[in-house]
Amino acid sequence: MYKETVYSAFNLLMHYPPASGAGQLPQPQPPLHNKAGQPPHGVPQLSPLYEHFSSPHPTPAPADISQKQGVHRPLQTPDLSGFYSLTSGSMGQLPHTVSWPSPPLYPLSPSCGYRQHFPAPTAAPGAPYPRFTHPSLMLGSGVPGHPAAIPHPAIVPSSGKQELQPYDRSLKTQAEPKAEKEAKKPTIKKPLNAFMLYMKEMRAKVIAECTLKESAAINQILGRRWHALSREEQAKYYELARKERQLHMQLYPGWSARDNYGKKKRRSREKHQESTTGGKRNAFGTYPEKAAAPAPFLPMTVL
DNA sequence: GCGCCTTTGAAGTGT
DNA sequence: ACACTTCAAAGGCGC
Repeated sequence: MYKETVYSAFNLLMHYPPASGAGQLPQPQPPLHNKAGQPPHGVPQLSPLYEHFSSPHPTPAPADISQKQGVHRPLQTPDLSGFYSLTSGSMGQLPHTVSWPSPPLYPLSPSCGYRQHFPAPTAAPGAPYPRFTHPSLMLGSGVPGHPAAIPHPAIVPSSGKQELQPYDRSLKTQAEPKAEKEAKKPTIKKPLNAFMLYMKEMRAKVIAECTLKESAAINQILGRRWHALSREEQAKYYELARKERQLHMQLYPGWSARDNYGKKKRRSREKHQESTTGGKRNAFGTYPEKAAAPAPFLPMTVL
């Protein structure tokens, strides 16, 4: 049953034909779930992708989004039709907020340091994007001929970090106490957003370049690199993240992010507010203004 | 052993 | 509608 579900979702993702709108401006996406955790009215539960790609009513033009979001213009989705097996011509939700990198809390080497500019890789005009293979979407790897041999990485033991896969656990003793089984019930993780996918892919590279190990410092670098990415490069990850969410929704129709609320023990509210309401301390011990707008991206094309 | 740090984005909750 | 909160990943570090 599980494998069948994975198969169908995977096949749908891999083989659904690109929409004719591929390469056009991104369009706002309808919410995948409503407040009750159910797909919006009119969206077939088993085939949200189909609904999205076959909708006879195109979603509104993105102009209103760019106004609402101020500095951030909507990303332009590149023509990925020659790259992805599935393209929609639209992408996931655009960032709500704009933040400008604050001075680093960690001392960074010159090659990785503050205000370092990381230009997007250049490519010949019309050249296809490099093949991007992210493990989260690589359900096909595993036992040869068995695309669904590896469970979706969103499933992890409730105990925490993503180390032991559910199938590994099945090799353990069968006669575990019921309460213990309940405690080890795998947690379905949130699908990764665009930045998280970018981090996963680039982390090793940054570690190699900067000889750093501390994730906090690495994430600072990655955050700056993310801002330095071209819109096309970012669009690649937004598109992947959108597929991740759709696949996740298909695999776990009743799942809600609410399910994982409270599973992590968080720092005290007071301390957390300090770090989330613009009161974050930087390397100079000061509290910078939140979200001072960066210089806006130059428009790539006339909207 | 557990939580913090640090990043952005998605989605949930609260007002 | 908007602001705020939580959690996704990662691994060193401190308690």
